[in-house]
Amino acid sequence: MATTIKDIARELNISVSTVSYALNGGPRPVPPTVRDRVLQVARELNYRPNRVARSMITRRANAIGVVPMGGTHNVFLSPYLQQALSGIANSANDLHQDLVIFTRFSASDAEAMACYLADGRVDGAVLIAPRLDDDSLGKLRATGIPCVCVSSVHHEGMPTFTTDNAMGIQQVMSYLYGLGHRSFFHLAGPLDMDDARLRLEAYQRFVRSVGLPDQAGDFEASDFTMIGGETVARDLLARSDRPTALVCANDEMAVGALRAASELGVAVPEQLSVTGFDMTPIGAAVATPITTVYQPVVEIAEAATVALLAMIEGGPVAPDKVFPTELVVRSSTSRPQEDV
Amino acid sequence: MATTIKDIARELNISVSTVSYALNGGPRPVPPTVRDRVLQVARELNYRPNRVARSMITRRANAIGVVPMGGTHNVFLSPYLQQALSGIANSANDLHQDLVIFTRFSASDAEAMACYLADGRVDGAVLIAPRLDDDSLGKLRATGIPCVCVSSVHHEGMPTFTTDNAMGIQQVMSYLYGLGHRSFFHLAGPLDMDDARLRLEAYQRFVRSVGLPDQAGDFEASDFTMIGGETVARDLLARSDRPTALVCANDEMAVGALRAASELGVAVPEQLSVTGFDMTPIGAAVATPITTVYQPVVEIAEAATVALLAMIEGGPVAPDKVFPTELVVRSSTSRPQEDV
DNA sequence: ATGAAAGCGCTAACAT
DNA sequence: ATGTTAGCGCTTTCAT
Repeated sequence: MATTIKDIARELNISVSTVSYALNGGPRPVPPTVRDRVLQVARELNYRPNRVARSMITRRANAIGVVPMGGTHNVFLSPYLQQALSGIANSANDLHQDLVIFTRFSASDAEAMACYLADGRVDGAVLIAPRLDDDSLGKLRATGIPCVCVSSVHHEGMPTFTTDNAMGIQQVMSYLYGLGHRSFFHLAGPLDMDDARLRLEAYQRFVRSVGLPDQAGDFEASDFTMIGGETVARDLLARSDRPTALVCANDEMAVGALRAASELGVAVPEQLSVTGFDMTPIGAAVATPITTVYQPVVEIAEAATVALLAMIEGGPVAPDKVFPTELVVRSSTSRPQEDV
Repeated sequence: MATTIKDIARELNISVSTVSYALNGGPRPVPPTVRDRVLQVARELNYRPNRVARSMITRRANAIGVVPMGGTHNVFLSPYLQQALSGIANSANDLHQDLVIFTRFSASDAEAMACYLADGRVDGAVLIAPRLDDDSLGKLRATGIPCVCVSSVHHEGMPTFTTDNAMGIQQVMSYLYGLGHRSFFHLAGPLDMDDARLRLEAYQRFVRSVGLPDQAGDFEASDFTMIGGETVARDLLARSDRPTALVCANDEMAVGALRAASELGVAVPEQLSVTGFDMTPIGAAVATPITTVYQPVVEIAEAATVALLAMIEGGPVAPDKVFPTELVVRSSTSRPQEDV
């Protein structure tokens, strides 16, 4: 049985309240002599405070929950989640909060979330890319547990920290357009994912805005993987009306496209400009480093966590915040060239 | 104020124990009619059990702690940790345990660990690559909190789940030797890291075992990064007595070496065979996919977590387990060729 | 300056 | 079959 403050009190023939105040350094003053003796006995008996008991009274766990998106298998292998977690951990550290990661349900199951988040072990939660309808959102908010979202779409009534997908695509397209490209193809991600959808929409908006002929078949959705990108690109590059610029919705697919181009003898960037999105390490490691878009996911998650703690401490609901993207120009893009 | 079982009891004019048993489905039998009414009122009042209160009595948190290695900044960006966490999460899911990630101290600070792990919020912990002397280990064990290690070195008195670094290098070296290579260079990692040290030692052991002349300067330590690998490789490849096989302690450095080779016009694998370690995505994505060594980190972490739970549930201290590595042959290796 | 005692919400031993 | 009650270890109010 572990040592408790009762043991210390008995040992010194003083009351538990005195021990408690001595151990916590207040709020009630304790004479230095008494305090020192308490501290010493605590060490001798190897006393370790039971934070569970404490949090029952204080109603603070000094821990924040993290609810990842998607399934429950191998969640930590997602690069996006890694960055988000890293940011959350950075801020949690600074704020002296521990992290409880809920991997037993996804950020789309409001009922499960409500149960777990309200069970007293966390004071609030960061929801990563949740997909909740208004009803579920309401249910969650009804628990009174402060929550913030790290997500590419806004969730009504919850402070949302998001990156600007549309801006990223806009930057890529403007850059390519400025280089002289007039013939584009968009290799999109799975359209049931918000990021993928928002990037496609921004692509289409740009194409329309510069008055390019509205052509069907100037995009195709794939699955955000290298293999997926390679497959689509192989078909595309064999076409006679091959585009001069291939705008991919993430770096993995761009790497796949690069591989397809290499197999088919299409020179990048001379005969084909290729762009990615997300600035993952893989896009920088390949033979032709990929022009891509940087999203400050770590910073977003850090900011979300700081905002969460302010809410936990009684502050008002934080405002949404949208973070700008940055175009990262590397070697996979150039002006279009008629003959090479 | 949140609903408690007391509220439900009052509402139905029954005792709290009946409510408790009804809610938990036992162990005391509760007539179905009563149980249904309890459940219904619970739902109406939006009752959510307080697990903090429960765990005070049951002395079980149904959560396991994870203590990452190294510093406290951007820990989640380590690929090794990602895989380890993924495995831990997989098993924790299956075993209905939540995860508490302690990022506020590293797995090398025994005193901090003892305090946090013994504070009642977790039932046990998985320590990732801890570096503890016997004294610290003893202190940790004295808390009585079950712990297991995911580590490349054994920690006395704690079940350790480890991969076989030496075996991996042995596999790489045997393969290269079998191809006909007799001139090797080892690009090592930081030698204060266990993995790096063990890989270097295995390399040296192999070189000696096949009776190759014991030459100084047949290895150099770098920092596990692409840049580090590139830098060392550039110097090395300019030497007149250039080796035919470059054995890198991880994939990142191998990718850097590939880049240096490309810059210097050294053909891989024709003029130089290059190998990596860890089988990270980047090693597969490059123009010349790298021959490497696979370590089943996810599986190791899964097994460690399963063993931890058995210990938590009163089982004996689990035995150590060493997992075999696998050689993954790709395009960066071939027989040495005199002239190309 | 310090002790006694009341709970936090729950489970479980003890009564009836 | 069900109610009463004693804690779990701690903080904090109330009393002295």
